[in-house]
Amino acid sequence: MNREEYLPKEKAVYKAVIELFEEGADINNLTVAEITGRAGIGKGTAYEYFSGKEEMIAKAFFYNGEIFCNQLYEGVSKEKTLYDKVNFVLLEMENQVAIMGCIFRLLHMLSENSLVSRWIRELLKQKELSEEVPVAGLIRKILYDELGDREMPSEENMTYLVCSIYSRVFCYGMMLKAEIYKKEEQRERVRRLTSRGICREVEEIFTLG
Amino acid sequence: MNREEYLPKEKAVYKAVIELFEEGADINNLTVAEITGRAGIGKGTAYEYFSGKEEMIAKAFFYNGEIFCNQLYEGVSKEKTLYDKVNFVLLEMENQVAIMGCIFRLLHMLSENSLVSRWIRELLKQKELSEEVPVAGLIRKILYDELGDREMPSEENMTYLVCSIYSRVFCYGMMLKAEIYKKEEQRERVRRLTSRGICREVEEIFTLG
Amino acid sequence: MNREEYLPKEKAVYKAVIELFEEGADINNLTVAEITGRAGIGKGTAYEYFSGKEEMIAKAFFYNGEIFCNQLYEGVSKEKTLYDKVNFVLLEMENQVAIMGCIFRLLHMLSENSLVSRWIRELLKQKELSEEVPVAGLIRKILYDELGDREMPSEENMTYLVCSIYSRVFCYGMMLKAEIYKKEEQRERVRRLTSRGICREVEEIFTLG
Amino acid sequence: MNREEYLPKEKAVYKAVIELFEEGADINNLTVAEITGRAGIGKGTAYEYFSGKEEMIAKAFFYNGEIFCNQLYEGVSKEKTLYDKVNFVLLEMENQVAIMGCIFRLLHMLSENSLVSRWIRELLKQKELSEEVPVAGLIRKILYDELGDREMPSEENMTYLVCSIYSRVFCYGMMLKAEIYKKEEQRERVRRLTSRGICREVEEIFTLG
DNA sequence: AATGAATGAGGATTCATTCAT
DNA sequence: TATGAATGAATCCTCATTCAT
Repeated sequence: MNREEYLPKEKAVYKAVIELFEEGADINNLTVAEITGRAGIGKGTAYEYFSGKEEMIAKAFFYNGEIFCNQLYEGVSKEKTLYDKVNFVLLEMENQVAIMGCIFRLLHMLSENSLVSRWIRELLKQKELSEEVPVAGLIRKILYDELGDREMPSEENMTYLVCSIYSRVFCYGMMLKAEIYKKEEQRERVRRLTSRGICREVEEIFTLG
Repeated sequence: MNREEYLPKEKAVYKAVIELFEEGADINNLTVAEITGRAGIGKGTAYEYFSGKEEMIAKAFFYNGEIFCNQLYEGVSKEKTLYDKVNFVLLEMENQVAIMGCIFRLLHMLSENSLVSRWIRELLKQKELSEEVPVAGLIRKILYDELGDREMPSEENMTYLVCSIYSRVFCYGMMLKAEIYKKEEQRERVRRLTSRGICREVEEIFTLG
Repeated sequence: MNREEYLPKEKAVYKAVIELFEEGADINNLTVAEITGRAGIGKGTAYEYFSGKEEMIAKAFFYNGEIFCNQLYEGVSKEKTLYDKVNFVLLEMENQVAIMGCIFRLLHMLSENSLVSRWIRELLKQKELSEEVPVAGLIRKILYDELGDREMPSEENMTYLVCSIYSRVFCYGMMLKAEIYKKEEQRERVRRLTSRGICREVEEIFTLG
Repeated sequence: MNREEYLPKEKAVYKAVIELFEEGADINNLTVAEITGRAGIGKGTAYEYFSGKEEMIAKAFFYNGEIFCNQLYEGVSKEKTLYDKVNFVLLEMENQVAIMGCIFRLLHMLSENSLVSRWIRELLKQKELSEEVPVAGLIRKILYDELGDREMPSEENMTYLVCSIYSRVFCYGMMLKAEIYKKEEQRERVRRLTSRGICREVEEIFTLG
């Protein structure tokens, strides 16, 4: 999926939603007037592209997440070792704090009961990723790359591995967000611990089969 | 904090909010009429106890979380080893799926920009728990118990440890919610992996100091 | 059904709708703001009594029609002969041109496809008058009174009779509305022709059985 | 007035409006998009031919009514006696239930206060038929034919006659629409009664002068 | 001439909050 | 203290109309 495929007004709506969110707006109280006003289009125009406010918000977060993950994977691909790959992801999270906020919000929305949530789950289904939250897909891809010629572990173990890595990465993101580690050297240390822990677990499971 | 301190109508409101949430209501679209209707009190009465809808919802989730954590800690205290303690927590998460949903929602709300979120953060501040999300406090208590006479690790390492454990527990909860493991034997396996992983990391950090 | 049974705000809405209609408003473009503004109540208040705009309008016309027919029947009851009764009805139509406009509109609405129409048909069903337009019920009552001890004609003939009388009365109303006969002596002549024609047909059918 | 005089896109709009109405659409909630979509022309194109939605709808019903009346008159002309002529009209009403619905709707619209109504009244004025509703003109023509060499009754009596016949025909149409008589033999009986009643009244008035 | 994307005024409806009882 | 009827601000969405192509 490529940003160039979107129609300009569609893109404008996505951009508007994400911008407003990043500026601290409460998603659940975002109004269509705010979104279209920011997007620079007429209120009615938005309804030519979306069935309602919820679809606008859901798609904005969904595609924003998709693009971020794709970019992240591109960057990850340039790294050689698993350790460096994980480290790259953690560093990127730090560099793109704003976009991380969107990703976290997207993940939260997945477990809500709102109309926006229903739209997001619908979008995941359409992309045949029904069981994969955005970031999980990225992790799975990295694992496949790492596996190389070795024998594939059982599906059960793979899923556990994905979840485990996911939780560690997620945890690092939470700490960043909470600004617990104010100094770069502290963060560097935690990144090292996290990356090493992940590598070790991957090797374990891969060896285990 | 003790449930007996609440006034009956206050309690009724909390119960109503949690019930409605557990029945699948969308929190952001909960109405005062629904809440008071379920609580069996008049709409005006609620405003004698709360300044507005947001306070009702925020306090409902906050105190619900507090009670759950206290109960969990009581149960945990009966277990001897760290492994069993962690296992107990994971099992409880499974046994109390409904209440876990409330806890997760509470955590999500912490990072939102809604009025409800602001109320929750306000409540945390009042309890002097400003930096601790609900479950994190529980983990820290378990770690202190486990530490015993050994030397306390650096605050930095403790924080990392709490976050790491938190993320693993959170991950297990997510997998439960997503119903990825349908068979008890699969869940049992993941619980074992999770508990063992946590124990190992605790020992590492405790040894490291 | 008695006007006293209505709640005051309900009555205010009915009055407002009918007034606005009599002042020449287009029913299909009546706004809730106009209705409640005229009724002297808040917009939200109307929704405490009605499910929507359509229910307000439909009920306003329905009950207005019911009341008019009841009043008309009371007046009719004081007359002795069928001729005088019919004449009384025709005279009343002339005296109450405004209310007749409402009745005609009500009849027209019965054959529309709007939400208002559906409400009116629903109301008729509830009153167990599903096959009887408001005025038809009045005609049937007059016929039963006139029948006295004589044998009841076949249901088929009764229905024809009701429709036939209905169409004659309706026609007189149309002429009044179109102001074809400007002089009272012309109208008096047509009333006489109409009443006589009706009486003759009733006797025919009653004799026929 | 001849169908050939209409431009193709104009005709397409009329056809679309009538079709939509016959399919049960609510005229007051017909949208331009629906009309032009059905007509197979662009939304903007309709505005090259009409000043607005109301003109489209009004003209559609008006010309549809005109064509129907002309066709009906042609058919009536082939009948010899008044009885047969009236019977023919009633039968045609039954055979063309759909188109009758349009005629009835046209009549109802005449007494409304909507913009569509104003357009219809405007059209009647332009055709110098200001005092004649569509079907009334047909009745008057039939009466003139029937009169032959006999002396013309007073204008007052003629108007009464037209209205009276009109009301009986209208009444038959209403009964058809309400589907009160489900069996053809019942309808046949009512047609006979109606035709006979009309003939008798015409003779009376014609004799009266 | 024909189009339909874009618009925004307009209107129905909801719901948090108040306040007289 | 407890209530819930009344309110109207707030907001979503529709759709007639325009106008650049």
